[in-house]
Parts: sequence; structure tokens; C-alpha cells
Amino acid sequence: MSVGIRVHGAGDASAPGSGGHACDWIERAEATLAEAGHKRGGARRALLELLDAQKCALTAVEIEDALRGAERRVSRASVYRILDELEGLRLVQRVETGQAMVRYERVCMHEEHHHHLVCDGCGLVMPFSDDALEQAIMNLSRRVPLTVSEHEIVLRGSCSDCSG
Amino acid sequence: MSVGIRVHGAGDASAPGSGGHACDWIERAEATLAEAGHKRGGARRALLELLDAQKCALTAVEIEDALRGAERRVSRASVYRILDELEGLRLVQRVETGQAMVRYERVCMHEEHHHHLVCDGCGLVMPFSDDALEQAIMNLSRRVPLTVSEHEIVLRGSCSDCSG
DNA sequence: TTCCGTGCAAATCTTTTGCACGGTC
DNA sequence: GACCGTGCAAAAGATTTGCACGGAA
Repeated sequence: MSVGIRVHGAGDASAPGSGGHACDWIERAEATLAEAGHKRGGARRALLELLDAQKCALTAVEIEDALRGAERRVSRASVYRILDELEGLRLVQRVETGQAMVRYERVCMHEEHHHHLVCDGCGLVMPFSDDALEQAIMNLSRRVPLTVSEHEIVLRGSCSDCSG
Repeated sequence: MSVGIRVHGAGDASAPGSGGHACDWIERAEATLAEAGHKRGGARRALLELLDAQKCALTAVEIEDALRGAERRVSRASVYRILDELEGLRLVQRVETGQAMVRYERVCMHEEHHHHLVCDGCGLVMPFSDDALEQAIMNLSRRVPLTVSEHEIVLRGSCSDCSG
């Protein structure tokens, strides 16, 4: 009985902090980075703020573009480098949507684990979560010949706009 | 109650036809291709035979390498072109394992739908299937704002060899 | 004979790396 | 002052495309 399905809106939440998070991700990120021996830097700060304001995963190019006008310009190389660091510290996670480019989104502990809907027509990516699905995955993970550390689920299809 | 979990072996089945299929995939593929107005060709034939003998998904490079010695040499460009055609005809499907390269495997109608376990340590990819999971996905697919045409699930972790 | 399938080489695109400079600690 | 974070440019790796030839229908 999957009564627990929740589809979150897509797109970003322009105003920083309106991403609907109550986990102070930026604060935790800065702390984790400091703990790991990193110094602060303007590019990374801008990237953290951008990611914090998103509701869903972005590609490196989208991040570079978003930052170009707004916060502060950040070079493509830095975007990749920073995302890589953050992924290593489990502050962001990669999302493979099968769209040629990898997407990244912040990971909020205490926040609901979610997965993605991808429209093959327009490329829209939308997060969702479902208790029954998580349950099935958890049961499964215990019974598989692999120590499972993460899982990723993508549903592909056609969104209401593209279905006509 | 996920009593239905099945983990298939990994790797290929060297002897063509031993992939455990009862669906005559090659035959169906050739028919579908002909119907779509394609002429026959040696490169594609070799690729079909290779894919038919696999138990799990291969990358374009693995396919090129496998074909180099065996069946018939096939250029990288042809590998990609042929895979693309086959994907369009739903004869093969892409598998995104998060390993930098896309993987491809044949799609057997009538054959059990499966997903993948990926070892982050050694890159091993193993197919599995689970009824409870499929059930959860099916329920979910009906209740989501997207006409779902496919879904992909990847569990990542550490295989028994890599866990020590 | 007409076209499609294929190989080769070049192009494109995403992601990574080398190096030098400027800021943080 | 020592070192890390960052930008720029070049490199690397995966995938795609242009073009010409040979084989299938």
C-alpha cells in the first residue's frame, strides 16, 4: 500500500533558503569541509548557496550558467572540482538521469530520501519519494550479495505537457 | 514479502545461445530490423550475436574489444550506430551504472525484467530481479504525474570480494 | 543499379588535469 | 609565509558525424 507517495515540484526556488529544507545544509557543509581540512573559497561558497536553493538536481553546465550572472562567476573546472569534493564528503550526490550529463544535488541528512522522474520529451527532472518503494529496496538490500551503500531509481516517461 | 529475489550470475556466456534465453532474440531482432527497412550487414550481425550471448550489460568499448578477436572486427563508430538503432527499436536498452560509460544489453520480451547491482570497488555489474520491487514500481508508476514508459534501478555497494 | 551499412578520421561534448596566481589561515 | 582554492587553457575520454567505398537488395 503505497500511500506515501510524494511528488515534489521541479525547478529551483530562486530565493536562497526557500528550498524547503530545515537541515541547515550550508552550515553543515562548511563545517564538514573545515573538518576535512579545507580552507574557504568564494567559488565554493557561491556553489553551496546555489545548490542549497535548488529543489532538484542540476548539471555542471547548469550550475556554471546559473552562477555566471548571479552570485559570482565560477569556472567550469572549479564547478567539477568542488562537486567532486562535496560528493566525497557525502554532501552532494550524483544523479544519473540518462541525459548525457550527470546531475548533482545536495544531500540533507534528516531530509527525506528521494528519487527522480525524467521526461524524455522535454528533459524535465522531478523528485519524488514513496514509502513502499523504499521499503522494498530496504528488504532487497539485505538479501543481495553486495553490501549496499546506495541506490538510485529513475522513472522515465512523458510528462503531462509532453503527452499532449 | 520479497520472496521473489533472484540474483543472476555476472559475466558472459561465451558459447552463443547459452545466455539462458528462450526468446530467440536474434531472430526477433533481424525481423524487426527488416520490418523497419534495414538491410543486413556483417557488423550488425556480429554485434547481435555478441549481445545475445551476454548475461549482462556491456559498454561500447567492451563490445568493440570482444568483437576484435572473435566474430569479426567492428569499428567503434558502427558499434555506437548499431546500438543506437537497436535502442530505437527497443531491442536493446541502456543501463546507466554511473561508471562513466553507458552500458547496453538486449531486451527480451517474455523474459524477466531485471535491474543491476554495481560494485563500486571493482566495477562488477550483476543483474537481479525482485517481485516486490517491481510491484512497488508498478503501483507507483500509476500514481505519478508522468506517463511512465521505463524505470531503472541500480544498487551500489561493495561485492563480497571487495568487502574483504 | 540504387542505397544502405560500415570503416576511417575528424569533430563534438563532457569531464579532468597542469600550471600559475591570489586569497585564506 | 605556506598552502590551498580558483581560473585558464590544454588534455583526455566517450560519443557523434562526414565522407567514401563496398555489399545487399
